[in-house]
Amino acid sequence: MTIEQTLSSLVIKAVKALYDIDAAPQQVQLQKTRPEFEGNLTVVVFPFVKAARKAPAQVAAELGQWLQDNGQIISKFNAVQGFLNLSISDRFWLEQLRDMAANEHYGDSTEPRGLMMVEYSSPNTNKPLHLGHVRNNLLGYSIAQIQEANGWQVVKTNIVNDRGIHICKSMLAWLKFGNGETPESSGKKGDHLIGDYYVRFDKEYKAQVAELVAGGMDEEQAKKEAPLIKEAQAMLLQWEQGDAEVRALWEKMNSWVYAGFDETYRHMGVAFDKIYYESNTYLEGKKEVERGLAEGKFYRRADNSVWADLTENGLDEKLLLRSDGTSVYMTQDIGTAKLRFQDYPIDKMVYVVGNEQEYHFKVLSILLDRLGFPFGKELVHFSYGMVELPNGKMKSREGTVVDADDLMAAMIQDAREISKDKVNTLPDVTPAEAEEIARKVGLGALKYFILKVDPRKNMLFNPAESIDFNGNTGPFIQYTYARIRSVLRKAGTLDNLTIDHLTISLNEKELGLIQRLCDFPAVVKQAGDEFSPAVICNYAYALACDFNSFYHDYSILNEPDADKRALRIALSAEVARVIARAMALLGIEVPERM
RNA sequence: GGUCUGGUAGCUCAGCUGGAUAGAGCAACAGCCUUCUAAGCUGUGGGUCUCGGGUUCGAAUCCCGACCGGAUCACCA
Repeated sequence: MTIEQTLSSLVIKAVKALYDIDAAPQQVQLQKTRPEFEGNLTVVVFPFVKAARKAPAQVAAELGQWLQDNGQIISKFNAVQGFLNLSISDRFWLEQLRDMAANEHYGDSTEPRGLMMVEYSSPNTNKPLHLGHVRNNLLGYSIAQIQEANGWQVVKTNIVNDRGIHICKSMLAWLKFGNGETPESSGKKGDHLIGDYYVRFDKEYKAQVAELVAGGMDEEQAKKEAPLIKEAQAMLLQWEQGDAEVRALWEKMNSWVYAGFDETYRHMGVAFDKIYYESNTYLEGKKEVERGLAEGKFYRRADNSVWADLTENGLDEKLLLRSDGTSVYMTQDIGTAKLRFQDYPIDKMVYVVGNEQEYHFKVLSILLDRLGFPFGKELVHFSYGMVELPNGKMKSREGTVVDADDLMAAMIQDAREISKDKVNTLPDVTPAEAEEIARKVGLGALKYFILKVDPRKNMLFNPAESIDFNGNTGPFIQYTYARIRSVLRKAGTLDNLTIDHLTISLNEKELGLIQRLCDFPAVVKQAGDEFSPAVICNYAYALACDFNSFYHDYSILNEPDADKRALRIALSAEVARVIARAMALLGIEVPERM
C-alpha cells in the first residue's frame, strides 16, 4: 500500500466522520507539498467545502486535526486556505526505505499482463539508418523495457522491408556502375555501400529524365519512360517471378545490408527477439486479400484491382491489390500480422511507427477486424513525432539526413574530449576503461536527448549545436550514479549497509529523497500506461537533482553519528539502484566511474 | 478542402485526468573545489502560457471560435 493510498482512505474516513460526506477515492486530491510550504503531501479540500458548509481554511484545519489524531503516520499539519499540508513521520519514511531496499524488483509490477509484441525499427534495405530510425529504435526498445517492468511478456520484433522497387534501384545501379565493389573491397559498411548506389541510381535517373525533357518530352511522361526506371521495374518483375540471377544478387546485397544493420543495432544497444521479412509475408497478405474477396468483404474493379470500401467507417476506399495483381504496403502488413499471430499468442500488438502513418494503421485495424482477426480492433499504433532539422524534414535524396552511425560516433568523440578536459580525470583509468566510459556517456547523452521529449511531439535536432553533457542530460544522471558508486566503494570497508535504527530523525533532503524514491513504481506504471519513456526521463532527472543537492549539503562518510551515516549510505545505495533501473528502462547504461 | 496534431522564457523542452506565486536545461551574469567525483552546487535577470470568448470558488490545463505551423487523405513504401 502506497502512502497515497493510505492517506486517501484516511481522508475518506475523516470527511465521513466530520461532515457525513461519502467521498469517492477520485474526489481525494493529493499532491506533493510545494517546497515553499512545510509538509510532504497536501490534501486539496475544495471538493469538500460545499458539502461541509464551512470555509476552506476551516475544513482544512479540522481535517488536519482529525487525520493527526486518527492516523499514526501524520506527525504534524498546517492549513493554508483550502490546502492541508501534512507531514508524515520519519519512521514511516524509514520503513519505506527499508522495504524498497529489500525488494529486489523495486519498481516492477508483480501482476502478469499477457504477451505484448512490439514492432519497431522496420527499415528498408536500400539505405543506412538515419536519425529518424534512431528515435524509432530508442523509443521501441525503451517501450519494450517499460512494458516488461509493467508485467507484460514482451516480444520485440522487426519487419524488414527487403523487397520492392527501392532495392531493385540499388541493385541495378550496382550492376551498372559498381564494378563488382563489395564491402570488403571498398571498406564501407554494407548498408552504406548499398545506400550509395541508391543515391547513384537517383542521380543517373534524374539525368535521363532531364535529357528526355530537353528532347521535348513532357516531364511526367519522361519520369515513366526513362530507361533506368523501366529496367528497375523489369527487375522487380523478374524478382517476383523468382529469376535465379536476380534472386542471387538480391540475397547477396541484402546480406551486406543486414551485416551493416546488425552492427548499428549492436552499437545502439537495441535487439529483437524475432525478425520478419516482407519477402516472406507479402504472399501471405495476398492470400488473405483473396480470401476476403471471395467472402465478399472486398471488391474487384473492372481493371482487376482489388479494393476495400471503408465508407461505412467514415473513410475512403483503399487499394489492396494493383491491377497487375501485385501487392501494396497494406497487403504485406496484413500478411505480417497473420504470421505473427500464428507464431505467438499475442494479447496486444504494438506498432512503433511514425505519426505520418496514422491513416495507414487506422485502415489496417479496420481491415484486420473485417478479415476476422480478433486482434485487429485492439492494435496499438504507437505514433511518434518526426525529428526535424532547423530547415525542416530530413530528405534522403537531398542529402540532409543525419546518419545514425555518424551521429553515434560523433557523440562518443565528444564524450572523449570532454573527459579529457576534466580537471579531476581519474588517475588510474586504463585506456580501455576510458573508451568504455566515453561510449556509455556519449550514447547516454544521445539517447536521453531523444527520449526526454514527449514521443508524440515533433522534435528539433540542430546538427550545428552539439548535444549537451551538462544540465538536464543523460551524462548528468550518469554522473550522479558514478558519484554515488564512488562513495559506496569507499563506504564498503567502513560500514555495513543496513537500517537497524528506525528512530533516526531525517533532515529535509533525506526525507525528500526517500519520498522521491517512493514515487518510482507509480512512475513506471504511468510510463507504461502512456507509452512514454519521457516520464522516466523526467523522474530520473528529478531524482538526480535531489541527490546532488543532498550530497552538496551533507557529508555521507564523514557524518559522525554512526546510525545517520549508515542511513545515508543505504539511502545513497538505493538512489543509485533506482537511477540504474530507470536508465535501464531507457536503454541507457550507467558507468561505475566517469 | 476533410481528418489528425501542435503553439509555454532568446533557444530546446517539462507541466495539460482543473488547484497555491507557471518550472527545468542551454545561452548571459555573479559566487562555491586543501574536505565523499565541480559532467556538480547556489544566486541574478528573462513569461500577455498565440489571440478572443465560455464553464467555475479556481483555467497554461476543460469547451467553442479565430490565427499560425506540421502530418495525412497515392495502382509510393
